[in-house]
Amino acid sequence: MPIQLGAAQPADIERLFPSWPQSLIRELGPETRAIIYLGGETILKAGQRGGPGLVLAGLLRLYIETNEGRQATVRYVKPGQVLAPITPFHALPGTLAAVVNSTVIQFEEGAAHRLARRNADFAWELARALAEWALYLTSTLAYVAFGTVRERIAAHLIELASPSPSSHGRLEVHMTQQQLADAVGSVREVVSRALKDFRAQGLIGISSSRITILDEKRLRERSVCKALK
Amino acid sequence: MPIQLGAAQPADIERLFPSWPQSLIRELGPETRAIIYLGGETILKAGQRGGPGLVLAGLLRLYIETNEGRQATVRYVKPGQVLAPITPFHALPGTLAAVVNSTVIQFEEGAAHRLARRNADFAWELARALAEWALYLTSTLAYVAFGTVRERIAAHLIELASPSPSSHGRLEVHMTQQQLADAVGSVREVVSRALKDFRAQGLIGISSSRITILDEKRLRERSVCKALK
DNA sequence: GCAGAGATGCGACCGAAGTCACAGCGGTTC
DNA sequence: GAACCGCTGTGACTTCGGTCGCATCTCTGC
Repeated sequence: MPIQLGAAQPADIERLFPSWPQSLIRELGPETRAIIYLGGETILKAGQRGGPGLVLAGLLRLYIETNEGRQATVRYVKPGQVLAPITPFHALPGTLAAVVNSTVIQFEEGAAHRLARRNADFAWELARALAEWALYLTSTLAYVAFGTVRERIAAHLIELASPSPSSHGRLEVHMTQQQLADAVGSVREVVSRALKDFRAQGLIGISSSRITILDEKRLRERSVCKALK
Repeated sequence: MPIQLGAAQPADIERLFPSWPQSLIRELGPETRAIIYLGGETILKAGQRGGPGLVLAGLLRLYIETNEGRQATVRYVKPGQVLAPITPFHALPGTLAAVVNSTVIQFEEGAAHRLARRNADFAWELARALAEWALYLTSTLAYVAFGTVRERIAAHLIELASPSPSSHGRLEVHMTQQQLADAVGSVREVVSRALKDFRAQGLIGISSSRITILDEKRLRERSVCKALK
C-alpha cells in the first residue's frame, strides 16, 4: 500500500526541477500530494486515466506486456522527470510501477487542465516532458528495431546500476534474471547466457541476484547499438 | 526543391485542426509559411533543429537509419497532425521526408517559444501533439518488440493505402518492395515472401510495384499483433 | 538441518528473419 | 530491337533468440 504524505514541499520540487519557474511551483501546492510507493507497487495500470506527476526519489518503470506475460520496458522514470505526462490527453499506454521505494508527487486527474489554464508555464513544462519522452522512445525504438538483446542487457545494467553501500560504492544491480529479462523484453534463458558471457569477459561479477559492474567502460561499449551510426 | 507559398490560410488550419482555438489560429499567421514538398524530398534531416509544423495535405514519414542503410519508420505524419513537435526542445531524432507531394505549414525555429509566450493555448496544443506522438511511438515499440514482420507489413499496407482514381477507387499502395522493406524495418526478400503469401491468400493483388488491397478486412486482421492482448 | 520454493545453468531444438547468389522480368532509351 | 537497369522471385544457408526440459543451487522458515 502506498504511503500518503500530504502536500508536496516546494523546496523539493525546486531542487529537482530547476527549469520550472518559481511562480509555477508556488501554484502547484494545492493540487499535489506526495506519495511513497514501495518497490514493486503499481502506480497506474495500462489504460487507466489518473494524472501525471513528478518523481522526487526512487525509480519507476513503464512497461508493456504480451498476453503470455512477456514484458518490455518502455522507459524508466527517474528523479527530476515527469511521470505519465501523457495522461492529460490519453490513457496510459502501459503499466507504471515502482522499481524501488519511490517518492512521487501526483496530480489529480483533471488538475493538469486547470493548472495549464491558470499558468501558461505549466503547459510548456508538460510539453517539455513529453518531448523528452518522445526522444527517449525513439531511441528505444531504434534499439529494439536494430539492436541485439545483449546490447539492450548491457544498456539496462548501466541504467539500473547504483552504488552499493555494502561494498564500498561499487556499481551493482539487484534483480533476478527474470526481472532483467522483463526489462529488456526477452526471456530468462537468453539473459542467463548473456550474463555468463559478460562475466567470462570480466565485465561483471555475479553472486545470487546481485550483479556487480566490474568494468563500466567496456560494458558501456557493449551497450551501444553497433548498427546505428 | 520545395515550393514556397507564403503565409498560410487560417481557413485551412481551422478545417484540419478543429481543436485549435480561433484566437490561436489568428496569431499563427505572421509566423507561418506554407510549403509544398514533392514526394521523396527531405524536410528535416536527423539532428537538425528547424521548427515544428502542421500537415495540410499529403503524407510525411519520420525514419531512422542504420549505418548499413537499413531504415525503419518511426511514424507517418498525416494531414491534421503536427510535424516534428519535438523540435522546440530537442533536435529531430530521425529524418523527416515527404512520401508523396505534401503541403505543410512550417514555423521558424524559435517561433514556438514566442508563440507559447504570447498564447498559452499554443503550448497546450503542442503538448497534445507530443502526447499523440508518445502514444503512437509506444504502440510502434510494442509492434517492433513483440510483433512479426508480416504483421508490420500488413499494418503499413493498410496505413499507406489510398483509393486509386485509375481503378474505380480500389485501395492501392504504390511503392517498390524495397521501399516497403524500409518502411517496416526489414529487407526486400522478406517483404517479397510476405507479399507472395498475402497474394496466395487473396488478400492483395500485385502488378509491378502497385499493390491492390483485395480483402481489407482480413488484411486488417493479419495486421494486429497477436502477442498483445 | 531439512524441506520447499524460487532462482539459475545449460543442452537440445526450433523458427523467424536476415544474407547471399542468381535468375528472370519489364519498362526505358537510343 | 538490343542493351541496360531497376525491380522481383526464389532457393540455400546462417544466425539470433525463444522454447523445452531438467538438473542444480541457494536462500528461508520451521
